[in-house]
Amino acid sequence: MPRPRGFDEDTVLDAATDLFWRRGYAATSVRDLGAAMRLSAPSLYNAFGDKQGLFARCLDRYLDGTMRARIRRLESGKPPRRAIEAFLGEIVAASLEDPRGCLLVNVAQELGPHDAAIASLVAARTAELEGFFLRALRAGQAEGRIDAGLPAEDMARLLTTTVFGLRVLARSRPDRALLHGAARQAIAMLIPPAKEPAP
Amino acid sequence: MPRPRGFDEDTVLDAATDLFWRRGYAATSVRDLGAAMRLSAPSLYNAFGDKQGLFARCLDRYLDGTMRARIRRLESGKPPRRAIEAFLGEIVAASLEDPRGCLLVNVAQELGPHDAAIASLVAARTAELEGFFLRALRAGQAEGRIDAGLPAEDMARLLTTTVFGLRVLARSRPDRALLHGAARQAIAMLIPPAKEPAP
DNA sequence: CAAGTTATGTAGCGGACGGTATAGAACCAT
DNA sequence: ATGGTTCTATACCGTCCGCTACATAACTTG
Repeated sequence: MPRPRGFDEDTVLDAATDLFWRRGYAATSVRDLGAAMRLSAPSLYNAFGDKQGLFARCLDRYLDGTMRARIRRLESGKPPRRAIEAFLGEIVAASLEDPRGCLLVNVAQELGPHDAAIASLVAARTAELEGFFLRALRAGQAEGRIDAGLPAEDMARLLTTTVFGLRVLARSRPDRALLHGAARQAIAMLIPPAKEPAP
Repeated sequence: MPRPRGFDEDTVLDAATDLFWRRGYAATSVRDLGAAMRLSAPSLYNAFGDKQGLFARCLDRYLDGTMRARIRRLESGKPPRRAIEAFLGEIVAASLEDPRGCLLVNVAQELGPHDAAIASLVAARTAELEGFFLRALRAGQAEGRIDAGLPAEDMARLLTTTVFGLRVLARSRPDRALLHGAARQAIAMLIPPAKEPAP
């Protein structure tokens, strides 16, 4: 019967995720990770393999716990346009409050050009986000609450791109007027002209 | 009379800029820089002070040579709406072709949270970009070629945020449909409804 | 008790990091 | 020729990097 672990895995993964999120992958050392996680190097390597393996665990865990959860919650709890508005509102609020930004976006920028697995993951998650917007846009257009004058695909793409931009600005220029204004305009473009007849 | 330098400054700065642009600051070592610049370490330090000093030189030079030049060119050569359309078109084309993305955006993400000077620089350059959009939007609204139904400020903010997003996607998800679609929608929102009376 | 399995702590590995010391080189002026 | 100034090359510094060796610890089973 092996010796039991002396740490709680969720707790140490939270600590590691936070460091990677703040500093990026290259600028986060294994010693700093160990200190934050309160683990010696052999314990850390024993439990997670190596720096890269730990990073992958942190990233997977982060991704399952943030964007997907938000999409699920909003998609199931609100009408289409409200879901988009709430999504953007939450992203702006988070971006103003948390200078870490979004780990996916951070990783996309840092590792995307050099790491095929990361680029692949970014593609998949980007598609999920776009998919959420597209579903909501189509449903909203069908019920006449979202402007049907332009393709929902392009709207979804602009919203997706906007979210990426907001998340970079979170780290470097979290200006209330800028972020709120961008979201306000993005939402405004959804509104059908007053002349749009109900379907 | 001192010994003349054995290198061309522009050439070595180009080489260094390229490395920082591709890899980011933390993941670029002084040895790699030296190799790319074909300078020994003492020569590099003698000429540029230290890694940080070299980085600052590269960044200043990049910033003067890219966004400002583009804004100047488009602003003086095209009508307002055309200038915005061309700007976005060029950003999309560059983003599809060059996986380095944009050094300002890369730096914003990597160093923005930890380096007040960088955050300050990002703020200033973001304001310049926003200023370009705002001038063009106002002029376009005044001549009736851009929708005056929403505040030009919010439009400028969304366009600015979109550019940041496009530049992150350049590194991680340079998908033609996504980037072109986002730009197409951003441009479409500028168009006044057919009912908008000319001023 | 011993055996087996995995976890943890101290100490250390080889190599990479940003940067420096020092000697000699390249140039002009006297 | 010497003197003065800055530039460059080789070698090196102290420290940090990701990771490992090895002894001991913690647990269950027989």
